[in-house]
Amino acid sequence: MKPQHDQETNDCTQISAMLQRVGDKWTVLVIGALGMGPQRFSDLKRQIGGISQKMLTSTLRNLERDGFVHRTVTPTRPPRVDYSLSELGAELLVPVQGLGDWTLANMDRIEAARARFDGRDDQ
Amino acid sequence: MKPQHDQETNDCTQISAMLQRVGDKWTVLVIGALGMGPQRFSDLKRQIGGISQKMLTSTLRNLERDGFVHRTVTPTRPPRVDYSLSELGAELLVPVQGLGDWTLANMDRIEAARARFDGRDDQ
DNA sequence: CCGCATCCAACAGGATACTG
DNA sequence: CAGTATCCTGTTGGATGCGG
Repeated sequence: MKPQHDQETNDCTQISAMLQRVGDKWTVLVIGALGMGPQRFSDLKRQIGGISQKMLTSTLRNLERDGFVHRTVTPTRPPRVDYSLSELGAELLVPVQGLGDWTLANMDRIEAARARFDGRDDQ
Repeated sequence: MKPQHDQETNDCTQISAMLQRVGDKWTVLVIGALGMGPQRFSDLKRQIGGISQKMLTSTLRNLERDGFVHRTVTPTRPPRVDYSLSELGAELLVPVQGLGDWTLANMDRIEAARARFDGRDDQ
């Protein structure tokens, strides 16, 4: 009984929520790194480069919570923890990659628009 | 000459940058609203609901700067300003919608994972 | 009506030190 | 090695008031 308009509005809210979810500073980089295969914590940290231990931990926790990443602990000394993309995480990579492809294909248009905007008025 | 690995890393950085660009609190909602047709400033504000004047202004400026949105001023009294999606903005909507569709289709799986994660240990 | 400037609370995220 | 805890900073974004 709800009009079409409300449905669209609601959809946009869900889209917005997911974009904010994967649009934080490190999430996509971690997913991308894991897309190349399972990795240990310190491998991820080294490979991504620039991420702090705190942010890597928290990003991985959030990904694990949403079911995008599996965490496997091997209780040796010292302990070993492996992270891998879940089935759901691998599927998420598809539309994310779609947005990424679009970005790469259109970056020049965006940068042209920015140059036009920035250089158009006041001196 | 760069190995494949570097290329992938670089791509992920670009993807990450765009996700952060459109992953802020209001951008997608504004784009979504304009996807239903051109709108005046106050119509957008009313339709989106909950957005402050400051954030609507700044979100629209950023969208205009990137070439996603056109701004048309009619210098009457009081002034009238219309915003509309550009060609580039309409094209951006496609991969964004792709991610949105995936989200809607898999939200139950994500929520199930969250419930599992949140309720698994120390009550 | 549209937008800017200012102030301010909340949060994201980096650096560092410490635990098992 | 992997993770936690603490501190400290910059940024985000809301509220309010003024101006064309």
